[in-house]
Amino acid sequence: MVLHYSPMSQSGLLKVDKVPASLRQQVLLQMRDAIISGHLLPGARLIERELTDQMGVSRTVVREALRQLEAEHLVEVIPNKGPFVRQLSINEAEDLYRIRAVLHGLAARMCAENITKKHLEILEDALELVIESYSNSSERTLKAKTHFYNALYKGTQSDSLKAMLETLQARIARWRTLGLAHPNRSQERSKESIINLKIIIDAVKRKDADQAESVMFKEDIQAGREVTRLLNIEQSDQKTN
Amino acid sequence: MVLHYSPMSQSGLLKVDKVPASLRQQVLLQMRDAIISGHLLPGARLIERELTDQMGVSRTVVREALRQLEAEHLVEVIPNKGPFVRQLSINEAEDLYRIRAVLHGLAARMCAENITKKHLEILEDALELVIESYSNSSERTLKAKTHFYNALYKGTQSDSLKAMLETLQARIARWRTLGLAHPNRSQERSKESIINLKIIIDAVKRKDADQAESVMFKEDIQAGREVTRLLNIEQSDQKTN
DNA sequence: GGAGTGCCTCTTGCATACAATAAAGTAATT
DNA sequence: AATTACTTTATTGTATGCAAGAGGCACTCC
Repeated sequence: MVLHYSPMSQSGLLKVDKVPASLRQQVLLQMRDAIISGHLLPGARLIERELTDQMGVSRTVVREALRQLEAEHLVEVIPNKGPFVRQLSINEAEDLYRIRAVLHGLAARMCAENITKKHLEILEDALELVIESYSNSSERTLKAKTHFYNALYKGTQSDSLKAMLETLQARIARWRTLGLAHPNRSQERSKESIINLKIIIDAVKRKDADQAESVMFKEDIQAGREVTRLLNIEQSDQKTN
Repeated sequence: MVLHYSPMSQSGLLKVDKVPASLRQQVLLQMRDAIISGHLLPGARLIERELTDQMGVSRTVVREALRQLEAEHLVEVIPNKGPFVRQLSINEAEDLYRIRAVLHGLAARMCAENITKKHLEILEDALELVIESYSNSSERTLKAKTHFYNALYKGTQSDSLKAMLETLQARIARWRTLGLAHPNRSQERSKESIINLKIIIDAVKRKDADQAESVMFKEDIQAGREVTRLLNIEQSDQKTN
């Protein structure tokens, strides 16, 4: 790794800016992003050579990144055939939403138990952004909600839970997009969602862990139901076409 | 990969035994096992060269396996220093036990909803083994309980949940060992545990998802508490020594 | 004797080279 | 024309080689 020495700062301290991260880390982030954002579509074959050419690194680096993504269930490697962007069935999506529901429930509970004043403020600001975003594009809503969830994870003060939820969210990212952007998305659902988030924050403030957990859980189950509903519409549309 | 063709069997079917898996897969399994079983102790430095020598494979293979283990949170890679067996603090252990509790709760619920006759039998047999094992070594108990949990995971009919719980169990494997083998382990806990498992199976049989979930959850919280208790004893012992 | 400095070695980070496999196309045979 | 065996090519699986960083050790200088 190369170090970049910056000129002496006024304080007299010689600062060094490490180049952000190792190549592997950069490649990993970039590929994960490409999958989450949908730039690489589910089912797409990932040919190592193409990836190395695009990113200008060696196969070694790409392969190691692929191994991590495999462990995160974002790519699937078929022996002697190579890696593909993982494609989730409706059943799997349902399972993952249920899993997310219980983990989010726990997260809300732990927030109520552990959150600091500072993080609570961040969480409240995040909610404001979510509410605003609903009058904007679904893309913005997705970002705002992601931001809200991340604030929630921070509030739990549990790195383990935070990490688990982050990788879980990555897995269902494509469906979250769908859920929010779908033309058939129910208006009711959006309103309900905001109300729920408000109740959750209120519960967290009052340190009512039980309510925080149960409302968060309910909210996620509803979100899951909505996505499955849309997914099924999608599927039957494809059949009739 | 090499294929080994076995001679025609009497049934007339030509069987092919694939050599178990790719080198990488084998190395991965072996290293994961070594960590879970405690053969490689937490905090131990993992020098790539040593690993390659021991297993007779190239660094490439070892490194890719290490990347997967890193993603599973079993090893921690410090940049330019290399990989270490991950060491968990008491706080992290507590968090992971809480996470396990909610996921196990969900697993029990899904079992009650989805389990097949065949899997139910396996689960019941597994419980018998657990009960027997308690009069034997703690080592056997650990194995029996692991087997029971695996049967439970199978019963959920959800590969996602199964996979998540398996990697989670791997992370807390060392503490599970401690919890069962510790000289101060409470006798009460063991009895209570068996009773709980019995209730859970009964609830699953009756398709009482609510009870299955809540008892499984309670059981895990208790197990977590016991481990934290023992962990704290351990720690204060070390201080006084 | 102690602090600092440069060197040396061990180890990782990254790249390249070679072997093995799979899939597709091609020619030969019936 | 269909089927089989062979050849070719694209891609993954594995090994090795080279460069760069980290830490220890001895040496120097005070």
